[in-house]
Amino acid sequence: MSKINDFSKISSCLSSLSTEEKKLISENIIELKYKKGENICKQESFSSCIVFINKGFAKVYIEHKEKNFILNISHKGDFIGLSSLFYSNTFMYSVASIEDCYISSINKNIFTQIISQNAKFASEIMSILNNDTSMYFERFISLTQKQLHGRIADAILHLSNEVYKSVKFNFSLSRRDFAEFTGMSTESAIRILKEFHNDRIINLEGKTMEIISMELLLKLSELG
Amino acid sequence: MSKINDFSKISSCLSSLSTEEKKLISENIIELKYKKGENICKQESFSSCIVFINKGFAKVYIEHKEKNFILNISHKGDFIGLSSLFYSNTFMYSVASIEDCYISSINKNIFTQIISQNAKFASEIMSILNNDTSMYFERFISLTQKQLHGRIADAILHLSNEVYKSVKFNFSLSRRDFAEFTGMSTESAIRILKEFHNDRIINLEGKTMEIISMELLLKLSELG
DNA sequence: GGAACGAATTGACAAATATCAATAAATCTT
DNA sequence: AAGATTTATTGATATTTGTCAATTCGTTCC
Repeated sequence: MSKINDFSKISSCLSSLSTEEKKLISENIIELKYKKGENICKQESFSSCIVFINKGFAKVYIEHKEKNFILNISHKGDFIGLSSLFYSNTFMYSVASIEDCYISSINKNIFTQIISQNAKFASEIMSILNNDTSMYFERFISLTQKQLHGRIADAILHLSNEVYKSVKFNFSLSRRDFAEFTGMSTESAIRILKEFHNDRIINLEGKTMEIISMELLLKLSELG
Repeated sequence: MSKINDFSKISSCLSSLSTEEKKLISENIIELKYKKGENICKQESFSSCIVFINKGFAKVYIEHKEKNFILNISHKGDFIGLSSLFYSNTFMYSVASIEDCYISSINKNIFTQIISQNAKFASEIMSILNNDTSMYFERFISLTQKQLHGRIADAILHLSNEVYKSVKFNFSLSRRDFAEFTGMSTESAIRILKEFHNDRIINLEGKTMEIISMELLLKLSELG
């Protein structure tokens, strides 16, 4: 595919690379398209690349027996695979596109090499890692301290604020995905979504969700 | 307190520092003792230092309303506060000693500065961060996919394998702490611990725990 | 040494949540 | 467009787990 010259379009953190480092990356990057439903990364498989999402949405999830736990919905601007850096040569999670995805796949050795020689870049990657960690901590609180209604509220707020960045969005998660994102049974998730819809907190038609009352959602999240 | 010359005694990752960097650290490090029950870090407070545990055990927990969620039991060799690096100027969690603790407190600006100039060191810190992340992922699975028995089994295995590094150990967690570590009510934790004791899976007397049947614990963890 | 306090324990019960089964709706196949 | 297959929904029920209250145990404090 076309050579990449303007790295700032990919990620702001790549702007701290030197000209040589940018060249190195552009020589070791592949642009790919994944159709909806395709597997981008497989947990436990060798993590030979760092993936960067240019367009589309993908679910990042941990597989455990027949059930998954969805960690996050990644989208434009997100890296995948950073958590294996300097720690493991395998992916700690699976990633599957839930909409057609355009990604850049960067050779991990190259990525690692650049981090090892460019400390500014390293600190920016660290910032991303810690941003993820702070999100995980919010998930822990949601999962352990809140009941179903609070968790669903948290999930909707997260999707609206962090993923789709709008109060009305067309989400590509199935009801099952939605449940796996909140750590509850599919039936419970459906029931509570319906309840929220009936109570005019959200308007839900199929996979189009609109937040009607942000105040109530925030209150539900707060009350747990 | 005495000046520190042999950094490898503190943490192996400090061995990648240059002589100058070591000097810089030794000039900006303070050795402190915390008595059991004292607060080492307070969530939301300014994270002006990186803390390193030389001796003792401390609980790392997220505060939420009246309840806490214990992320981990930190001990000799663990850093505290790395998750705020390049991301936040406040602590993302609280830390309290559950046994007398001897710690080294390093000025965060100095720490940050060294990371920004020493990419090898940066990558070692990244390795620690990702190690933590992998632990968090295990917690997610335990919390969302397992019932109380599986979660208690996981907690015991974690304490034995990662924290006290022995099949028999004197843990300094209260029953409430234990419950907050597994995300359940204190009463449930007590009941299941007692059940494990009665079933000769563990031997529990007060705060001395001995694993009798590692096989059964692993099976309980596996079954969830 | 006993009073006072908090931690640990136990039992009974209520609340929250999952499971199962039965449809209904949507999507894919041919 | 009909049939087949998956996904979504609903209701009834069982299971899991938390809550509350009562009691015991252990420690601290005069």
